[in-house]
Amino acid sequence: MPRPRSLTQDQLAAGALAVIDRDGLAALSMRTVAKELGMSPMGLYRYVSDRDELEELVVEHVLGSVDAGTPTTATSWQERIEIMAGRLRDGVIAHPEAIPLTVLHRHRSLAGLRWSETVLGILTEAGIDGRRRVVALRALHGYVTGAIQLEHLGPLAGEGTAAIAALPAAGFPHLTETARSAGEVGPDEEFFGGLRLLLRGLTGEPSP
Amino acid sequence: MPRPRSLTQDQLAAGALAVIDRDGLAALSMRTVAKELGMSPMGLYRYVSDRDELEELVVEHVLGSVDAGTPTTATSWQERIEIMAGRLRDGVIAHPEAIPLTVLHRHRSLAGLRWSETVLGILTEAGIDGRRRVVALRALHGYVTGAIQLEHLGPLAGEGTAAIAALPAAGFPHLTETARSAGEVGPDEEFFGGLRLLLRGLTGEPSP
DNA sequence: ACCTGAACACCGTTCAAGT
DNA sequence: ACCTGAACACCGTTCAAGT
Repeated sequence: MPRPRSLTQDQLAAGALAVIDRDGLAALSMRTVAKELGMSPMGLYRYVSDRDELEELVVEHVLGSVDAGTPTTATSWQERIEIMAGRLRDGVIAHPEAIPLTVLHRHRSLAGLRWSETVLGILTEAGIDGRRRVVALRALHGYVTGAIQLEHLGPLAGEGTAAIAALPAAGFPHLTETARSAGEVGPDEEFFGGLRLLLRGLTGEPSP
Repeated sequence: MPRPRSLTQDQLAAGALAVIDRDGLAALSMRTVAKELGMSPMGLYRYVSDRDELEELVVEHVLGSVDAGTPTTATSWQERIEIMAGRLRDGVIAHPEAIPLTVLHRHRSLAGLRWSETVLGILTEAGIDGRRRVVALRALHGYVTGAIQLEHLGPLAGEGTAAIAALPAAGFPHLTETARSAGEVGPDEEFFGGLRLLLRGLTGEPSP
C-alpha cells in the first residue's frame, strides 16, 4: 500500500548540512543524517543511491543559494565578474565545514554551471571568445576555487602561525619576512586583490 | 629489550602512497597500509600518532620530489615562476589519486614551504614587495592549487561530457558553445594560459 | 511504495600483553 | 622499545521483512 514520501530532496540536503554545520564534516554519515531526520539509516536510500549522491545534494543546496543572475549595478565587466566571484565565495564560506565537498562536487552541480554560464556571458560581452574564453573561464574557476580553499585552510598569517613560526628563519628568509607583512592583509583584500590581478591580465591585448 | 625500528618514516609514506596509487584514495586505511608493509595495524602507531599524520607524511613524500631550487635557465622572472608552477604540477599529477590529500596538507608541508620560499625570492627579485608580494604569492598559490584540482576533476571538455551534454542548450547558450571550443584546448595550454594571465596582471604598474 | 532491522565487511583507535 | 591481538564504537551497504 503506497505511502507518500515523507521528505523532499531539499529537506534531506538541509538535514545533512545541519549535521555538517553543527558537528563537522567528519560527523557526516548515512547514520547521523538519518538520526537528524528521524529515520532509519536505510530510509535514506529511498532518496539517494549512495553516500556520494547525498554529498552532491548537499553541494547543490549550498550552491543553489548563490545568486547566478547577471549583476546589473556594476559599471564595468570586471566589476560584474568580481561580484559573481564574491557571491560564490560568500555562499561557500557560509558553510565552511562543507568546503571540501563543495570543491569536490562543484563541477557536477547545476547551480555551479549556472554560475559559469553567467560568467561566460560577461566574458563574451567583454569581447573575449574562442580559446581565450575557455582559458579565461578555467582560470577564474581555478583561482576562485583555490583561493576559497586556501582561505579556509588558514590565511597566510595563519599559515605562518603554526608552520612558519617554527621555521628556521635562516633557510626561509623571504617567507618569514612575508609572514610579517601578511598580518596587514585581510581576507577580502587577499581574495579580490588576487582576482584583480587575473582580471588585469585578461584585459590587455590578446597576448604575444 | 630494545629492538631497532624496522621502518623509516619515508618507507611508511612510500607504502601508503603505493596503496593510494594502486587501489585509490578510498582504499587508504591504517589497516591496508599495515598489510602493505607486513605489519600489524597497530604497528604504525609507533611512527605516526594518527591517520592524519600518516596523510601528512604522504604529502611530504609527494612534494619532497618537487625540485624547489631557483630555476637558472629561464631568462625572465615570469618564466622562472612558470617553471616553478610546472614542477609543482608535475609532482602532484604524478600521484593523481593523492591530489585531495596533497591540496589539504600542502600548506603544512615543509617541502611546500620551500616551494613558496623560492617563488617569493623570484617575486622579490622582480621588484614586488610588501602587501603586493603577499597578495601575489597567495594568488599564485590559489591558482595553482585550484587549477590542478580542476584538471584532475576533468577538463572543461570533460566537465562538458557528462553534465554539459545533458544540459538544456537553451538555458545555457554560452556554456554549450564554449564546451565545443574547449576540445581544442589541451591541459597544458589551459594551465599555463591561465597562469600567464595572472603573471601579466602582476607585471603592470602597482595598480590604481 | 515507503521504511525498518539484522547482518556483513569494513573503519580508527584504546588497552593489555608479548619479546 | 618495538610490535601484536583482542576489543570497542563506529562506518556504508545488502538483503529480507513489515505496513
